[in-house]
Amino acid sequence: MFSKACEYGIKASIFIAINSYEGKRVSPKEIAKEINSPQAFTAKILQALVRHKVINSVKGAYGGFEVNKNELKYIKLSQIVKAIDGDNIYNGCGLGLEKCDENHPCPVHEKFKNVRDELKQMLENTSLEDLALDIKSGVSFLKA
Amino acid sequence: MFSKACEYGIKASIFIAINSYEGKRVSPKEIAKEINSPQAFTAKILQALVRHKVINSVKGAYGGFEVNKNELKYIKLSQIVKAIDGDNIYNGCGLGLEKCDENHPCPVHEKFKNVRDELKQMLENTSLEDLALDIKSGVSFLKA
DNA sequence: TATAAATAGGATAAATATATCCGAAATAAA
DNA sequence: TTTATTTCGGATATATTTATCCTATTTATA
Ligand code: FES
Ligand code: FES
Repeated sequence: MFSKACEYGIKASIFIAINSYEGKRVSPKEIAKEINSPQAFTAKILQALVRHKVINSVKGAYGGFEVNKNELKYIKLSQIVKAIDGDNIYNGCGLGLEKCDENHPCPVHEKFKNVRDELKQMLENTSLEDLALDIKSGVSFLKA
Repeated sequence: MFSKACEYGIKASIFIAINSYEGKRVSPKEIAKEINSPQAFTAKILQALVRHKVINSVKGAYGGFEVNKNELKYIKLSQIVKAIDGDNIYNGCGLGLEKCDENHPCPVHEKFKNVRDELKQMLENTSLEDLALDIKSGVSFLKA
């Protein structure tokens, strides 16, 4: 469904969000440990998220990754996925035709569209705040 | 969403189904042309589908790939996807945790489950016959 | 039985995704 | 201003997916 990079990106963003509630910045090392991911690879993904302005980074001593806690409720899962995996999953054809076209549909178009749109809605309606609060309250987990 | 191999496998199966209605067997060459895929790679995927008994092959002169036309309505998209991509998309965790566990859910579990289950329903309820008939009647298309 | 036609399957190549490493640049504090 | 700390970014390595090629095996028919 999502690439490894995207999975790491989502989990990393949630962990950053949790710490930003408390005004704490976190490093790739802490993040990788907490979400059980390869550190250097995770760092690369964080860079991409910074470039796409999903999260913010501060270089140098006492730096790290953070996110404005007032924006947490406006940062949606869809932004993270789009930044890392692109928008093929939202708009692309399920059977890989060059483009998904109502007027030239692939065999699964009508049925696939429903699933794809529900996924889209889900990602667009889920904020980093929603996810971070569930982790904080122990309802969900970032690693096994 | 699906691997390239899986996309080719689905489209190939549909084309085979259409021809099997008319008692015709088809070759990887014809299939690849019709679904716009690399021929040798497509042949490998067909082998896998034969091993998983989704389609049938006949070697030698006048041979080719076919599927029992009386079974077309019982062959579901889910069988093809499972044969090629495995069942991770049905049962796996959306964020890559080792397993999807109600009692130890990842942050997106509750919301992801709905989408995943709808996809599963869709694949299990769609038969090769449904898809083949739409192609035959010109409602949908196998390539751009 | 010999021949031609077709799938099966192993070996290999190319492309992409995943992962690691290291030096450069930026920044806070001593 | 120097030092320690931390992200940035390029180069490289590994694994997986996608794709190609060639030979073996099977089969219908002449
Ligand atoms: S054309 Fe394939 S999903 Fe729309
Ligand atoms: S635990 Fe992640 S989807 Fe169920």
